[in-house]
Order: sequence, then structure tokens, then C-alpha cells
Amino acid sequence: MSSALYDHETIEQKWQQYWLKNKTFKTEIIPGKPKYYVLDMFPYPSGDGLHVGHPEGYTATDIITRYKRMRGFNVLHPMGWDAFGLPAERHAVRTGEHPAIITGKNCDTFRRQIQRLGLSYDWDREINTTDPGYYKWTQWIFSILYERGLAYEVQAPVNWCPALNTVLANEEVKDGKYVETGDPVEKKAMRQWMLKITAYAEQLLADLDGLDWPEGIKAMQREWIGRSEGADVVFSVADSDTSFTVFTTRPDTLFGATYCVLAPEHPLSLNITGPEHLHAVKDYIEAASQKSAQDRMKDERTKTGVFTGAYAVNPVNKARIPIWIADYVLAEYGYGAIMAVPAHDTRDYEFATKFNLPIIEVISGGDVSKEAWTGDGALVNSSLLDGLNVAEAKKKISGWLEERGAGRGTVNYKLRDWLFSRQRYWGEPFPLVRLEDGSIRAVPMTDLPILLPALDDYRPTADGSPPLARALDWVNTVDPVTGQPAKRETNTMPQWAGSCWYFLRFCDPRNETEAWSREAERYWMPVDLYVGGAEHAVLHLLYSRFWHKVLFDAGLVHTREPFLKLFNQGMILAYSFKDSLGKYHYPSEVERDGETWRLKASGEAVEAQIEKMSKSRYNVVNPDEVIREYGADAMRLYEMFMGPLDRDKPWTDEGVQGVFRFLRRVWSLYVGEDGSLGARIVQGTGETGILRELHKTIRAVTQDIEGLSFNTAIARMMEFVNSALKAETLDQSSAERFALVLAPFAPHIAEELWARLGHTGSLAYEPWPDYDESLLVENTMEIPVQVLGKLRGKIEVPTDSTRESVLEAAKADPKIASCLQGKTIIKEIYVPGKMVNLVVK
RNA sequence: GGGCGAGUGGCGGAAUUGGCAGACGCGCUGGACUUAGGAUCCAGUAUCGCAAGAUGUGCGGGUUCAAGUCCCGCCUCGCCCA
Repeated sequence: MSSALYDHETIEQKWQQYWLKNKTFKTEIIPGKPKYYVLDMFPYPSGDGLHVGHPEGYTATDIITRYKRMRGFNVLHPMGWDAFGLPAERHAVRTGEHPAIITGKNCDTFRRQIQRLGLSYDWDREINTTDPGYYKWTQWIFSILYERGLAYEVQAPVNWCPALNTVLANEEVKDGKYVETGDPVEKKAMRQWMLKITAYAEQLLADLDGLDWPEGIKAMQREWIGRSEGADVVFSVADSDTSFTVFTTRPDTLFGATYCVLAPEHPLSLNITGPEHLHAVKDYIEAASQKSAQDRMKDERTKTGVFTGAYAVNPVNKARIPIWIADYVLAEYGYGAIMAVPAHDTRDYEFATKFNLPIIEVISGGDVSKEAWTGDGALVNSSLLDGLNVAEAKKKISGWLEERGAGRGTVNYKLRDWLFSRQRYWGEPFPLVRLEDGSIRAVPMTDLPILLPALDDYRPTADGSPPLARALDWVNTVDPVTGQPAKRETNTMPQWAGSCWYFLRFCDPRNETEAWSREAERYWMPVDLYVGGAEHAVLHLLYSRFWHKVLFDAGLVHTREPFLKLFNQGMILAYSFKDSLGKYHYPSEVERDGETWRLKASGEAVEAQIEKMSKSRYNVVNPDEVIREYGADAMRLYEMFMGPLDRDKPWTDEGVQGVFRFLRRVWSLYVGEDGSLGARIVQGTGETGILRELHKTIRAVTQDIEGLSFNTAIARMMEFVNSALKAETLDQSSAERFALVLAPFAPHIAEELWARLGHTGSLAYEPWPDYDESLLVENTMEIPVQVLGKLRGKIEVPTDSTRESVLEAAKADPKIASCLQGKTIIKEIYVPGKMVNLVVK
């Protein structure tokens, strides 16, 4: 092993095999040793293989993992596959092959690619959500939710995506489209399973405060939960014995309510409508049912509505106010009914203006003849509330309503219950059977897992039932308790299910008798650092927090929150090239010509832009190719060197070459031309200047790793190597220390250098090098001197100089002296160790 | 419209509490070595200027001995919520 050149391929293969064979990164509970749990958002193993975006987060966590190990922590760093999902199911539909087969192949590809990056996962903990040994426990957790009354069935309008043949959760739909594919989504009434996440709304909101998460993500979750304080107010319907409740965030404006609005879906809508209005109301309700919620919100500008002919009685002043039906009120929010206060609500104002409804000012401060006033002010026209401000009035009126049984102060949430069933094959079957009398039985733990049956055809049935309905032998079963005939649920769980608890399974992945042992959960949880993309801000992170809280209440985990610190890596973008027709071209087909890019073949100018990588834009960078050419260490280093971890940044091939050159320079620092240890490396003491550089580097890199500022850490190491290559000698001990510092970033080359420095075995558990503060102190320091805030010169003074001597030296400097000629110094500023500024006149 | 984030050389990006703007890398320019160079090494590289010097962190004000950093008012882009 004495090749002179930096042969990344040989080195990387050698050490990857070494790590695997020696199980270098195998992790076990070591009582008393401090633990650190570093988690990546585990990937869906798609058929396209790894994308350069994946290794960004994985490399970052691997650096932290390797660093923490060297710091003496027992680090849990596992990897697995979130492998249920639609692409595998589509493949099954097309080919008739069981989705487990393609899933297995894809996992193999991902594992191989990830292992080539030299990531230090404990592969003995690998998990796969589609493994019956795993989803058995997903089913078990569902049973816990079910038994705790948190899972229920509804027949309700749900988000149906015709292109996918399945329903979707609220969180998966935006602007009437599925967020992943953009396929349109419509409302359809279906029987579905829901999880009562709303029962945890308050806790999910409150516990955000204690988390070390990006503020933006916390804000998004807060917004999604959408807590609003207000009041329920009961309005009776005039000349009848019915009444309805509205939720309002502005009970203070109750005296300004001039009409009420029911959502078209409101149960009273037709009942209260007078005969002469019935036809119009029916038509309106029919039309509204065709529109999606998003359309209804979007059409805000052109508000529509219809009068019912009925009146409501305002409980505070017995005023009779008309009841309208309008689709700007959504059935899902609050009670599907509002009191409208046009003077102080923009949407109500528009509606009132359009339909000539009265506008009564109850809060002063604006001009309600022009627009709604939504700010604070003194209450007017409000009898008992007059003179109060908004906050005081809210409080007082809530109490007043409560005393009279006409309402009460309440809290409302925008968060809806989680639609938890999907009409798909490739997901976890529900651990439930339905008896002939319609009652539901949870399948006992001893009968889990409920395995997915193999099918000849993975499509939905002709009558639109989910694919599982084809497996008649499977569907028709018996009640495990009574033996009576029963049918299985044919819906499956959404892909989110498996990822809601995988971090718990990683603590104890081979346990066959429990989902995790109490001991393992106590030792490893919570996750100390969780790194992944921001696209999961609401969905996965909210769902798994919810499950975790349920498990906490069930006494199965010991922390309220699963993830202490969260970090979102940015996206890796890439240049794409588009011709005048809008057709994309591969980067290999274009070349630079000064400012413009041209097609190599025709010379035609093309437009270059930085975009998200995608196959259709022909700008995807394949990590396998990068590794083949430059090696895993270069790949890792480049992804970390591109810029701050949390920012989006474009990939450039030249950038990879830059870090590759750095690694070659590192190699040449240690290895001589004949392949043996370089002549520069000496025993005993080397140059002191380089020793100081090393200690500065260790300090900087240590701080940068702690702050996840890997780009600057790498810059520091580059500086060190540049200096070290200029030095005549580098002592053995410094050479060793630098190899250790480099190791978390570029582990293969670091291991190889460590070995060539005479060590046997891996450096993975070597202590992280300390730096010596006293070595960092220099005898002299350079002080910049400004005159009137402008840099005019620099002086070299002893580090322990007094203010007086520094100022004297500054004034004596010839360049400074010439600037001072003919001027009077009116102020002398010396920032110790930093700079001098002389103010002159 | 509201909330959050960003705007610094040709490019990616550095810059404790306000204290030398442009670290490090790419690219580019020149040179060395070489049959060759898209390898490697050396030097240079914010802008204008021969130079002294002047100007420079999206725009306009302000605070300060000193502002990329703090304050006020704008503009542009990204994300989230309406």
C-alpha cells in the first residue's frame, strides 16, 4: 500500500470494507456513557436511485456523528427505508409483480449508493417500513390510537384525487391540487378513517415553544394548527324554536352584527328557508357543492349568497337580523355559521356592500363608510361595552354571554382531524375487522401483523373499491374473539404512518417481542439532532409529534416531544439550458462562449438558468458518476463546501474539482513521491508557526462543527493545508491531529493517512484533538490604523502593549504621520487588540 | 394584504458584541514545467485610475470616531399564510 498518487477509489473501497467487516459503527447501549442520537429523515427508495440532494443532509449528520463519537459520545446514527408508496404500486399495477420485489431492489440500490458515500450508519439497525416485522408494530400503534378513541370512521366529503384513485389528507392538498404531483383534487363523500389529531391541538401548539427548531417551521406549524380565541354565540331563529351557534373571534363586535351567514352545507340551511326562497336556496347549495373549498376561498372577490327569508335574533339586543347562505363560509370551520359584522370585517364588508346590508360601527377609529375597520379602538353603539377597548370588550361580553347561557368564550383551531385511510394496496392494512352487525373489532396483538395478501391484479376493483377488495379470501375472515364471520378493512394506511414512529424502532430494531424496549427508549430518546428537508414542515413533523404524544400518554415513551433539535438543509439546484423553443439540453451538449452558452453541435445560443434538479430539465447530477470521478470524500466535501447547509445552492462541476484538488494537496502533504510517508513529516518538533496554525484550525473547525457551519470549517482546513505545504517540516503529532480533524469530513483519506502515520485500526474512536490556547497567543499583533475612519496604515506592536504605546506607535508610523500633517488630533480611539482610529481636524 | 428569510466581486460564498469588506473555493489573466495540457506549481485578480488616490455590501436617508452589521423609508426575489 504505497502508491504515490491519491487513488480515491482504492482507498475508499478499502476503508468501506474495513468498516463493514469490523462493524466499526455498530452501536449498543452503554450504560453511563452519554448518548447522542443523530437522525436523517429516512428516504423513500425511488427507482431513480439516490439524488445529490440526499447526500447533503446525510453528510452533515455524518460529520456530526463522527465528531460526537470522537468527543466520547455513544452515537446512534441509523438508516432505513420509508418504502410504502405509490411508485412501487404503479409498477405492480403495470407488471403484476408484487411491489415488495421492486421495493427490495430499490432499497438495495439506495443502500449501495449510501454505503459508497462512507456514511457511518450502524447497518445492523436498518429498517424498512414495508417489512411485516416492522408494520406489525405500526398496526399495533394504530390499535393504541383506536383503543384510546382517537381513530374513528366518518362518511364525509373528502379530498378525492381521481388521477391517483385515492383520497388525500387536508395537508396533502393545496389550491385544489395534490401537492406532490399537481393532480386535481375534488370533494367526494366517502367512508373514511380519521385520526383525532385535534384532541392534541393545544399540546402540539404549546410544546413547540421548547423546541430548538427553525423559527420558520415552528411558525408554519402554529399557523397550521391555527388557534384562535373567541366565543360561541347562540342565535335563535326568529318565530321558531330552533337556534344555531356561531364561532366568532370578535365577540366584542356583537352589537355590530347585522346579518348571519350559514355555510351551504349547514344542516339548517334548508329547514329555515321560507317557501318563497326555497328554490333559490336549493340552486345555490347545489352550485356550491360543485366548488372546492379552495375555489370558494379564491372567489372571495366576487362574493355570492342568497337570502333565506329567515331572521336570527341577536342575543345581546334582540335585534332581528337576516340569515343568508353564502359559500364564503366554510362548513368545516367553526360551526359552519357566522355572525357578520361588516363594519369590522373585510369579507363581511364586501358582502354587505354588494347586497345592501346595513353596516353599524361599534369600534371607533376608522371610517366605516369607506372600509371595514379591523383595528383596536373604543367601543361605541354597544350599550354595556361602550368605552372599552377590544380586549376588554371581548372579555366582558364572553362573561355576559356565559351568564345568560347564550354563549361562552372558546378556543377554535384551524387544524382538522387527519384523514388516515387510502384506497391503495401498498400500505399497512388496518388491524380491524368488521362484524356482520357492523361493529368493529381491533385485532389483538397476538394476531398481528395482518399481512398484505398477494394479488394477481393490483388495480382498484371495477366498482371502485380498493385493490385489497380483490382478495376475497383475505377480506372474508373471522372475528378473532368470537369466531363469527367478519370482513377486513380494505383501505390501507397512508405513507405517513410508518414514518410517524421509525425513530423509536431504530432504538431497538431487532426486538421481536416489543416495538421497542423501555430500556432502549429511555436510553436513546429523544432524537438530539434531526436533519431533513423543509418540505416536511407540517406533514411528517406534525403527524409524528401527534403519535409521540399519544404514546407518551399511553406511558410508552418518556418524552413529550420526539425531536429536540431540527435542522432543514437547503436544496441543491443545478444549471439547466433551454433553447429558444423552450427545449432543454443536457449540460454536456452546451459550452460556454464568454457571457453566453451555446449548443456545441449548432452553435445556437441557449439560456442558462439555475433550477431545481429534475429529469425533465436534463439537469440531474448523478452521485455515482461524481464518486467514480472524484471519490466519496470529494463528493462529501463539496456538498458541505458549497455554502451554508440551510440554503439552496447550485451545483457546479468545477466546484467538485476544487475540493478534489484540496484532497490531492492533503495527500501530497503526507505522502512522498515514492509512496512512503513524505519527507516533510518529522519526528519531534516541527515549525512553530505551523503549530500555531494547526491549533487555530482545530479551534475554528471545532466551533464550526458545533454550529453546523461546515463550509467555513472546510475553508479553515484548506488554509491550514496551504500553509503546511509552504512549511519545510510538519511534526508527526501535528500531522496526526490534522488527520483527525479532517476525518469527520473526509473519512476515507483521513483513515488512510492515519494508517500511514503508523497506526493500526480505525481512527473513528480516537479522541478529538484539543487545542492549546497558550499556543494561540502571538507575541506581536498587527493593528490597523484609521484616520477619520479610513484605513491609512498598519502597525506591528507587542501583544501586551498599553493603549499609550499603541497610539504612540500609530502616530509615529510614517504613513500615518503624513496623514496627520497640518491637522490637530481631537480624539484618539483604541479598541484593544483591534484597531486605532484618530479623529483629526 | 400579513408573517418569515434573503439581496456582498464574473460565480458559490466569508466577515464575534458595530472595529482592516471580499476569508476559502471556482472562474479568469500571466508565468514555470512539458511533445502536449483540460495535470501540477508560482504570481495576480472588487471597481475606476499609469499612479497617488477615489469609490464600493439592492436603493434613499439617519445614528456613530467607525455601519454589510443598528434605526427610519423604499425596491427586488424566495417561502409560508390569506
